[in-house]
Amino acid sequence: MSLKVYNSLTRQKEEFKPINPPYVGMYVCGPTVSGESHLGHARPFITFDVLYRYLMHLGYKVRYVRNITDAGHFEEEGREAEDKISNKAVLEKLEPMELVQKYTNLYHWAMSQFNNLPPSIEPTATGHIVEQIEMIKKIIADGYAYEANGSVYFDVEKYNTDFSAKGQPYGILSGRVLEEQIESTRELDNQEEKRNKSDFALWKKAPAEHIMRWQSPWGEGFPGWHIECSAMSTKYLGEEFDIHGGGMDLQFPHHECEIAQSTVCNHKMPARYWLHNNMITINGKKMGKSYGNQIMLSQMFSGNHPLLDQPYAPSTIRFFILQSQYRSTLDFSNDALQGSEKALRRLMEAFEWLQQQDHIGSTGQVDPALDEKVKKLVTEFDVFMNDDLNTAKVIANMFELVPIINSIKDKHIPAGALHTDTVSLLKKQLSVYILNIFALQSSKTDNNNKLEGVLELLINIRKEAKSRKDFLTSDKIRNELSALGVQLKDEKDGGTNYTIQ
RNA sequence: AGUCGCGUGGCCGAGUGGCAAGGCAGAGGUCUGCAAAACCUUUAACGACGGUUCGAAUCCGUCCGUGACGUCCA
Repeated sequence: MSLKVYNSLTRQKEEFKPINPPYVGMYVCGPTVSGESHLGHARPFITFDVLYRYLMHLGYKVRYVRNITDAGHFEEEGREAEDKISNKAVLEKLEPMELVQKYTNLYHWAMSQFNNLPPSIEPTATGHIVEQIEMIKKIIADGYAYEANGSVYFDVEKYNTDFSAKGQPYGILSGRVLEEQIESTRELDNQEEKRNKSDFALWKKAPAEHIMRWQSPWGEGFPGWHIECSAMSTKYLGEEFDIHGGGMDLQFPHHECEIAQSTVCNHKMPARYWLHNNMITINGKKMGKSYGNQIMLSQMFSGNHPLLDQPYAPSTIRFFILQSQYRSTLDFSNDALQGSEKALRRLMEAFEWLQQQDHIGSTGQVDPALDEKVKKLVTEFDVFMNDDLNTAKVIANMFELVPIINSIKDKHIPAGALHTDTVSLLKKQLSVYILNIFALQSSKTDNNNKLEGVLELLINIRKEAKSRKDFLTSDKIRNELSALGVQLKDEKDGGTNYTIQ
């Protein structure tokens, strides 16, 4: 039994075989830190976190590289070479690096809220300008890029002609045919710098007002959109590595261009397996800046957004995402999130109860049918994960186990109905999957605002008791809260404050 | 216009030829001082029309609807 993943490159599920077992190199396109991440961004990071964890569970030694794009991509190639980051920085009157730091911190915070493991290496684009310049020089030397007016462009047509002969045309990943694209690429200003419309920038000359700029053989400028990922993946994972991941919207042009750049430099297809997660939609539409339908992660967590009925805990969102297969679109709705919230709570309560039990299971009065059923459900976890990470089916099986666990708890099923070995297996598999692979947390750990409500409730009860001169009750509340480490303080204005020690 | 994809019960979603997972919501019941939770039972779906097949949600065709890419995008 082995892991199979859907490879976008071959458009089929393939058995996963690392180039150098037990080592696995995985590169995932990270965020552009010119703004806060929204719900849609959460999906690849959670999906590939689960893949990372699962690969380690299978015994692989994984180097997981996920970049931070902190050098600006220009808004629109050829139009007005604007650096996205520096542009906004001017608006906010911040240093570009201050802005980058702010959103990087916010991103890291959200990732930890989701219980995502940090990647092994998290390189920044600005930290790898030298590598990018070296790569561009190499591409020029090989004749697949040309300089024009201080900018450098990749010669897509030449690449396509030469590499089609080698079975690797431009468009191999996305299934596009270059000739058709040339027809459909729209008119842009300043196109005359390029030999062909489909050429993309490797290096862009920086206009005078551009803040982020670096010295290069072609003058002062900044790197193009695609080159950073090629430079950093090559540097840290080698010329050929195992897995390249990202959202489906990056398949073209970003990943296509990465393939072209890296192939010219290293004479190899950079990655064996290209994995793409599908989009999170909202009313059926992709969540994105241009649609104006984004919900930022901090808004998800706080509930502070017109589309949100309530706050949603990070663990709820993580669970919601894992309830679907990563290659399907996933539609956001309050009803769906609320369903996930309740479901997760039910799952975690059953799981946590089970882990505390030491005396269930027997070797005698086992119910063979039930015992077999539990073993089957639990063993299938691995089968489903190996089938292109079908987390949805694993979770479905978990929910077939929940009523069994709860029935044992409520004594509708005798504690000895399962063999002790089955109970151990059940505990172990649930623990491995829930805690280690899916990394779910019970939402009470991140529901402090609800506990605040509980405290307010106690404070009010105490206030009412005091007004009745029922000091027995009021003191009981105060003393017992105090013993728990919550100090109530009566203010002069009649209100009550508290501190948690 | 093109390329790729999708259309499953009230909502979210599994499912690539063999009686349609799971969650949430709904209904009835058990338990409970009352509630909540839990448990049991249960209602309900494959966009349309053709075709291939003993058999199709699943394969093919046409149509309708819808999305992604194409332009910054997870």
